[in-house]
Amino acid sequence: MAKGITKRKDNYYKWYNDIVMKAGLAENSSVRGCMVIKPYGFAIWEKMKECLDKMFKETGHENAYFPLFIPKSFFSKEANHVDGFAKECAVVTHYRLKNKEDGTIVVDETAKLEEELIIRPTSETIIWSTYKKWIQSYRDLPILINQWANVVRWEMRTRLFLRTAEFLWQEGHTAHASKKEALDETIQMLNIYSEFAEKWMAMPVIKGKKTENEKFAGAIETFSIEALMQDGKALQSGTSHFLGQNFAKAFDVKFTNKTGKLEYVWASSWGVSTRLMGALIMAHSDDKGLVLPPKLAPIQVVIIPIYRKKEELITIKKVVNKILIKLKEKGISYKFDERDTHRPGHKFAEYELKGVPIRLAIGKRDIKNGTIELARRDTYEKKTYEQIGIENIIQELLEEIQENIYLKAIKFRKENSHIVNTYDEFKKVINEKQGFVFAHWDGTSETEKKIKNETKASIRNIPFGYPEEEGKCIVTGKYSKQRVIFAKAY
RNA sequence: CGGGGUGUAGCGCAGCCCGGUUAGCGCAUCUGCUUUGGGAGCAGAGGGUCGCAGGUUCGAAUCCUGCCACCCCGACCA
Repeated sequence: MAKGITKRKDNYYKWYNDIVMKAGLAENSSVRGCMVIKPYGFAIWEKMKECLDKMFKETGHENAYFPLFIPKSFFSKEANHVDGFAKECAVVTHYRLKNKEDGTIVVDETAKLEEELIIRPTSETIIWSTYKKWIQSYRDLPILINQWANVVRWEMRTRLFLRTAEFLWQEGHTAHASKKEALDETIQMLNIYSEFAEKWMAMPVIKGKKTENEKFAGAIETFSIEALMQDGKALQSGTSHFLGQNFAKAFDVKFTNKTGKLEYVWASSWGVSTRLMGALIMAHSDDKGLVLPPKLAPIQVVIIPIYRKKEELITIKKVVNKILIKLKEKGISYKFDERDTHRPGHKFAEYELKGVPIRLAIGKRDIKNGTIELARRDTYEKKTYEQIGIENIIQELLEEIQENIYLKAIKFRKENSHIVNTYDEFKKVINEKQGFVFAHWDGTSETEKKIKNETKASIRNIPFGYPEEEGKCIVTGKYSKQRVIFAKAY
């Protein structure tokens, strides 16, 4: 474990990388743009998965699995879809290798595929080609399917968790008999993402609709949740798309409705990815390392014994075991780190780096006094408590920490949200302060593009739940129905 | 694809300009002793096709040519 990590204010980019690597979350692999997710990082992802999976199932969705490969011809069936993804597709062209005389292995050119296969960047096409077989009548609807999978998008530049060539995600693909039902589903899933982000990740997000420029390739409308990171940049953390009948038309998926007429099926798709890991890291962590919300921490409490001799450790263990039983009863996850290869100070630093919410330390003097020292990761506050009943204090504290880091993130977002009314003001804020900028926009793609070219800020979304305050576009002065959120984005 | 840079021990780097003992340093690793309430100290040890291929030279990590890989900035990115 290397000492020290770069400070946020010195180099935010390095700080992020330091945390990912030194906390043991992930590292770059020998494949360009692809990462190795290490056990501790994967444990956090598994917690996220577990929770989301439960939420999906509670709302009637089922898991299934579709192929990694997509025939090239499927791809071109939806024009916007292919336009959006063509430039970043990995393509499989052969199915065999052979040995050359010099011992090297080469592609066997005689084993060329009749039709190339695309490694899925998203699964709408393979899934809708399947749904065609499954759907005949309104009685077959709705289909509410989710899949946990990996996808590949050949990105030019990658960053651990935030943008990798291969990433893990879930993608929901639903089919409905009416437009309203599909739209309701789209919004329902957006709400689930938002609830997950806020209640589990302790990360405030703004729900809203994407502009034409920013929407999903093949969607009628895209909705997103947007979070603000500590460097003032926005991170799109989840998207839910209303696909209308676009994919049903592309794959000729029709059903007979109650009145006996043939109609195209309505669709939604929605997804979150390992990018959420990036969001989680950047939302709460500090210069000493990761800060995890208790609800997603693989280890909620770490217990560190402080001892000189083996006999002391034995005494400590007896006391600790009683506490561990109580923690287990309460469903609190813990780790008792009795390694004698590292000293206590080293362990303290290590678990701070790993973002463990609560640390207990117990040594000779605690044994004598019947006490235990408790330190919380979010505030660094240290206090000594009676051993008896410590599990209750821990349970309450875990909830308090969850709440505290959420409130801290809310406060940060509030301090970094700006309302501006002129383009000059806009440029100044975007350049000097960053953050979310609420401004009026005339609703045209031209204006959005102009602003993006000139300031690098894009419209994150047209937020829901904000007063529909009318105004004039900061660039053109034309009518605007409501303010939209601008920010520089990841 | 354009601009810049880097490849030397597991990791991070120095050495290269100006060729010349046995290629160094920090961290990590291993052994021993002492330590253990905030990243231990001392002593010792192990670990190298100097990115690859060719060339110049008595002699190349160092100079030359070609190739490869990676990184950064830009373009690109639901």
